[in-house]
Amino acid sequence: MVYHHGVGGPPSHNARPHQMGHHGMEGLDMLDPLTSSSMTTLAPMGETAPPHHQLHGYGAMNHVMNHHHHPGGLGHAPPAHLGHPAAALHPDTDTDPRELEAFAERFKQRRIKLGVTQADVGKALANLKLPGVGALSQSTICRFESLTLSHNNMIALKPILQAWLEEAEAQAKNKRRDPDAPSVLPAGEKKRKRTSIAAPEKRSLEAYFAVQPRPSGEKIAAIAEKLDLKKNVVRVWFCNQRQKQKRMKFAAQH
DNA sequence: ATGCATGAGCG
DNA sequence: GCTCATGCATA
Repeated sequence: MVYHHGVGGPPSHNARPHQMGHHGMEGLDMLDPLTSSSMTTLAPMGETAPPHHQLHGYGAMNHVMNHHHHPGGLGHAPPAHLGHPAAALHPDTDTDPRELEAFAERFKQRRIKLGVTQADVGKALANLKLPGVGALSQSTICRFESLTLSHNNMIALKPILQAWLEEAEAQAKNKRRDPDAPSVLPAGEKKRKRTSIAAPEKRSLEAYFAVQPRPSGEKIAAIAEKLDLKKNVVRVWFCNQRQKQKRMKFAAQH
């Protein structure tokens, strides 16, 4: 495992086309699913993805579309595409959820075999020098392995991690060892403190979410006040909750 | 492994 | 203000 410091790759990000927002109802007064109703613990998870999804990027390229895609995702832009309305073909070996799932598992297994940690992989990615690809965090590697990323995110990361794996295994054969081993922690910066939403409040939020996953700003404010939480905390909580529903694990893909 | 957060990009 | 990709902090 090659350590190295000074990482901190600030890759670029993405964007995505539209969003939909609407829903003609607004129960502004029924703001208490827990106490006034009889729902305490429901199980959300009901995706019906509207027409969206995104594409993009890590760095500078890499585009991934909804479904369909070509092999070899990164480092170049795949040529043309079809615009056929009737081109609903192939279980696409690259976007196929099962293919991704299989790869993720293989990846993890081989990674462990190499004696490399998730964090190591993340940093090592920067050494691959792939165009537009910098380091990634342990979190991301972990999520990739456990499929807790969006389908598109998985597709975009797969070629990158695959490249790393091949490289790592190739070097492992040559029994290479790096003579460098500096690792001085930057030290100094301030730590961010993480808000922790208490269980009762979390249960309330879940209940609200089950009723309205996309509350208006005003509604969020009302909920925030009722639960005695900052409005932004509540807003972010809803955003994260929605994002969770879109992870491969939850998305009804298998 | 996962909770809460940031920031880019877009309407 | 949202979605999405991603990460720090933490359990």
